Parts: sequence; C-alpha cells; structure tokens
Amino acid sequence: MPTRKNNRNVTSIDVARHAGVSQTTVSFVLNNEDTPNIPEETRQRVLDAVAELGYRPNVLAQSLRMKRSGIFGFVTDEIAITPHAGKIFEGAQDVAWENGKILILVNTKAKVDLEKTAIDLLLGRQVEGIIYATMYHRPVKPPMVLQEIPTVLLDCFVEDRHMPSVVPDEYNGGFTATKYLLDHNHSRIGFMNNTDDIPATTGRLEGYKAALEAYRVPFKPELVYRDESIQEGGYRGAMHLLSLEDRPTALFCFNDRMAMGAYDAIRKLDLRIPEDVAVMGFDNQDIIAAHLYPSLSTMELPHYQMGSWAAQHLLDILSQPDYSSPIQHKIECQLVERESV
Amino acid sequence: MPTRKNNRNVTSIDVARHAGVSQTTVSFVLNNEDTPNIPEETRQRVLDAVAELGYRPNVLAQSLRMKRSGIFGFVTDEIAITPHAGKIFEGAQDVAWENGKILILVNTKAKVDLEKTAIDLLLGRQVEGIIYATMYHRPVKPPMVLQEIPTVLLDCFVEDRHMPSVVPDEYNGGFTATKYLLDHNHSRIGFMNNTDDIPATTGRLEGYKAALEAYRVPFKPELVYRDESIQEGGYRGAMHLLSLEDRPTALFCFNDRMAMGAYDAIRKLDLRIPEDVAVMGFDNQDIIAAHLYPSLSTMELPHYQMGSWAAQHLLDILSQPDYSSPIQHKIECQLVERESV
DNA sequence: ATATTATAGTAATAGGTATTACTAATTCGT
DNA sequence: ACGAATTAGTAATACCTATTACTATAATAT
Repeated sequence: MPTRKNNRNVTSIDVARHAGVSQTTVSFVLNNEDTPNIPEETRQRVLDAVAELGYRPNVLAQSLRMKRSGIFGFVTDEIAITPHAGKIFEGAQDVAWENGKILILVNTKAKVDLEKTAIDLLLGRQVEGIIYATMYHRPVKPPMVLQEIPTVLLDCFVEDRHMPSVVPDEYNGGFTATKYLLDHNHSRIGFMNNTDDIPATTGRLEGYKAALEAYRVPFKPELVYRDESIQEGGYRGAMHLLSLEDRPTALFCFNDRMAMGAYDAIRKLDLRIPEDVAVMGFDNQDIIAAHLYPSLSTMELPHYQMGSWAAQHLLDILSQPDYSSPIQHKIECQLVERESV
Repeated sequence: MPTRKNNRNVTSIDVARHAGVSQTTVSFVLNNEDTPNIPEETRQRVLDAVAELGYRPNVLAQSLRMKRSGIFGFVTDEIAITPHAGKIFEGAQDVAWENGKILILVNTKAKVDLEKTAIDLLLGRQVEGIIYATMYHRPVKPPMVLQEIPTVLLDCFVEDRHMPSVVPDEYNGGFTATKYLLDHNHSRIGFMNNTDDIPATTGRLEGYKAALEAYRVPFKPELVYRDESIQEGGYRGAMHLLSLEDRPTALFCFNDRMAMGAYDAIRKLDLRIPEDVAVMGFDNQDIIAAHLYPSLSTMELPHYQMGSWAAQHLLDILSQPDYSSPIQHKIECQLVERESV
C-alpha cells in the first residue's frame, strides 16, 4: 500500500507555528502581495513552512469567510448527445477556470424533478451562478428557483426572453449554407428539414429562403422536404427530392445524420457526389462528416463559443451587481468546407 | 426585471430568532430526528420559520464543521469523444447522488499541466475522493498527488495495479463477438483490428483467438488486418480481406467506425450484408450502429456500469478507513444484436 | 418533603480562513 | 531629546453550522 501523506489537515495555524509567526501573518503572506509590511526574511520563512508542511488552503473555509464559493453550477439536460457538444462544457470551463471558478456539473437527464432537486442542491452549496444548458437549441421553462441566482441560458431561452441566453444563429447558418451552394452555381437546391417545431427548423428555413431571394432564385415549396432528422429521414428525403422531374442539383440537409442517409440514397440512385448532387450538412459531427466518402461540407455549431460566452456573461453579471438588461446573444455558425459540394 | 428573492443570506440564526428559539434548537430540529427532546409544537414553529424565510442550510459551513465536503472530483481527459461515453459520468453521478455526494467535473483535455493544477484545486476544495477517468481503455500515469486521496481509476489503470480501477473486459468482448459469428455458422472470420498498443487491441484479439479455438476453428493470421480504427481503415481492411482468394464470410471490426468503412467497401464490391458478408462492430455508437443500413450488430461497452462501479467503490473505500487491497474490476461487454449478422 | 429523573431547552465552542483594529519597537525629523 | 511616523507584526472577530456540556424547570418516586 502506498504511503498516503496526510497533509490534508495542515492548517494555516500549523504553518504559523512552524514559521514562528501568527496565523495573520501567514494569511497576509499568502494573499496580500503588498498591504502590510512584511520583510522578505519573514515572508520566506512562511513560504518555506508552507512548502515543508505541504500546506494547501482550505477553500471551504475561504469560501465561507469570503462569502464567495467560486463555484458555478452547470446544469444540463443531457451530456453529449453529439460528441461535439462536449465543447459546450469545455468552453465554459476554460473561461471559468481563468477566473478562478470551478464547475459542478449536474446532468438532469431531462427529468423535471431531478432538475429541481439539483438546483436546490446547488443553491445550498452557495454556487455563485448557474449555466443552464440544453443539448439542442430550444425554448425552456426552467424552475422558478432559478430567479434567486444569476443564471445564463445556454443553447436555449425562455419565451419572454427575461433571462440572458446564448444560442446559435440558425438563420445565419441556413443563409450561409445556402449561399455557399448558390455560389457553387446551384440554383435548384433541395432542403431536407426536420419536423420538430424548434428554432433550428424555422430559422434555417428562413435563412435558406433569404439566401435564395438574395440571389433572385425563386423559392419552390416542393423542394422543401420534412422528415425525422436521422439517417432514415435523410434517405427518404433524398429519394423523394431526387426523383422529382426537375431534380435538384444540391441538397441542404438539416443535419449530418440526414446527410448520411442522403449519401446512401444518392449511391442507390447511382449518382455521384458532388458531380451530380452536392450535399451540405449541418452540425459537423466529426464521426460522420469528416469520414464519409466523399467528406461532407457542413456547418459547425458554435458549441465552444456558446460555452465560453455563457461563463463570461455570468462573470460580467456577478461583477456588476446592478446588472439588469437580459439579452439574447446569437453566435454565427461556421462553414466547414470539404468535398461534397 | 424579475424580483430576485434574496433568501440566500438567511442563516439558522435568523430562523432561530424568528421562531423564538436558539440556533442550537434549529439545528437539532433540522438534523437530529430524535436526540434531544423537542416537543412537537416547538419543532413545528421552527419548521414554519424555515419555510417562511426560505432558509437553506449553507453547505459550505456544514462541510467545514463536519469535515466532509460531500464532493467527489471527476477528472477526465476528454469529454465524450463518443456520445456514449457521457454514460460514464451519468453512472457515477447516479450513485454519487444517491449517497449525498456531488461531482465536480474537470476536463483536463489530456494536458498534463492542467491535470496537475486541476487535482491540486480539487484537493484544496476538500474533495473526499477522485474518480480519474479516461475516454478509452488504457494505462495511465496519474500525478503523484493522487496518492494523497482515495482514488478510483475508470476505464484506465496503472501498470503496477497499485490503484483500484474498473475497465471493460476486452477479452470477453472479443470472445463474445466472435462466438456470436461462429454461432451463425461463420468459420472464416476476418478481424479488422486497430494498430495502437492498447488493451482493447490485444484483449479483443485474444478473445477472438480463444473463441475460434473453443470451436476448433484454426486461427489464420492472414485474416487479421490492422489499420487505423476509423472509417478509412475499415474501408481498406474490408477491401483487402474480401479480396483474398478464400474470402471471409464475416468481418469482426475493432469498432463501429471501422464497420462503417467496411459497409462502404462491401457495397463497392457489390456484396450484400449479411447474406454475403456478416459484419460485427464494437462500441455501439448509436449515431452509427443503429442507423446504418442494415443496422449493425455490435458490442456495447459498459460505460454506465463502469461509472457507477467507480463511484460505489469510492464510497466503499471511504467507509472503510483501513481499506487496502486495490483491485482491477472488469465488466463484461454486452452483445447488441441487429441486422448485420 | 426531598431526591431523582425527565423535559426543554441554551451557551459556548470548533472548524480554517480573511480582515480589521490594534500594539510594541524602531527610526526619523528637527 | 522628544514626538511623529514607520516597521513588524498580533489579537480578536466574523463567516455559519453541528455538537458537547450545561441549566432551569417540571414531574415523579419514595
């Protein structure tokens, strides 16, 4: 059995005794770079004692004293439906860490009771703020108790927009993707949308329409297909759209999974990508997009940026106690060019 | 702007004052169900005051007093490379919560310096134990500082096995998968392994060999192909193996991604799945496995179980202060039957 | 009637840190 | 040489809770 050094109970008083000073002095040496005059010799003696005893400040006690726990709660309905979504947490963590905050992650599994309990728990633990994240962009009704504490919504929002939130710019994403196809001389562009009534569905469609209009290409409702946003839906959609008499030369898919299904359909129809049909995805799911053949051009959701923005905004709120105006911040989706267009 | 009830500063002393009792009594009412005799009437008065003031105990103060933070650190090198891996955290969280513990998640992004800092930070926050997880099964050299605190390794291990760990049973996984193919009357089974020198590579190969032997099928080295464990590698492997004069009738792929590449190759060769070639994956990555056509039979890694085992084991260690013998616990992989065999 | 026991509490303290208010000794200014 | 200012610290306290040790009153036993 390994020796387990028990330096966890070493307190600043132990350090003080060891260095022959008072606990006050230890505290000053460790925290206040300047305030009281402590000669270099004493300061060094304290630091030596710290090193020798393996002292580590008890953050619990510090938090209690300073009335700042240094903890943010990160509440999410699900972890990583898509692999990329881990980036949301990463973005939040990076900013939090740089500012001396740590994240308690709570996965509520989309269960309302668990969510309530979880937030109560976090409040009891004196978290300074909460990042409430969802794994896809949608409206939410977070529990009332969140009113008690600074909160930033991530990848979601409340209908009346009374809480600050950060979401992807779906409209812009749809616009950019469509424009990209238009720029490659496609004018008959099929759009395989999903069926859920969520911002992604409507926003991307609006973006699609707007891009067409900007290029003076008339919008044709028959080119918009709706189905479940999984491989099977994409397969059916591509089969349908590519069987129209005036077949589209490009398919803009709601997500990479639909695009993956579309690939199957296109192969089935003996057509080539991108020569006969260009395909555009959405999400940049690395497992799929980078490794289909040919690799898939797609839009990348700003997961990392949303995470970091949320954490930063929370910090901003906390530093301005009179903070009021809640905003909804939209972040653009990035185009990822590959070989399918 | 919403009214933000400020009941965060309500202390047990406020409750005491409001109920006309001492803080001691409040504490007794809230914690000790029995110890001292408190008449129902007083107890109720306290509870009413708690409700009225919206009092919530300050867990920081509790932790300091009880010398138990109720926090586990969950250190991971990466969050969810595979979507399924989120289950690791979920398993750990479920068990932790049932036992009143909460998890601080730290993503070290596989950077050694970050890892060291992170663990120091967790120790400062008086975590009671640490779950050190990796996103694929491999040997690790965790920082020395971990010796100071009860730790369970998750999906990884140290070479000399001096720390408790939980890992998937790779051997068994390879055995089960191969046996499944053998049971479906395949005797010429290609194995597309990966190239990394990790337990999954060697363990699954051993399992593959053992299953063949159990069925008295001679092992043929030429049926084992090695390549990067991504789609492209699977494509190359299937192309190679299916071009042998005595072509295998089944392919056991190191993971679902290779299987996905194999699908492409098989289609390219105008063969049918499963009639001409059966395909077996590994990982059960839902985005891929359930939605390929035909859907992919595969092995599921015990992510959730590993997570819950790790948390439970940590609890066990903590409850037995004289705990010593570190063990490596292996959990079996589950067969997921679909249509590709 | 007195000693004993049960009832219904409370005062004081510890847990580890940060910070305010203070002191004793030395140095400086004139 | 004497007060003022600087130097080098320290004592005491607050943060909020759990718990031990204690008290005062009422009920019971003999």
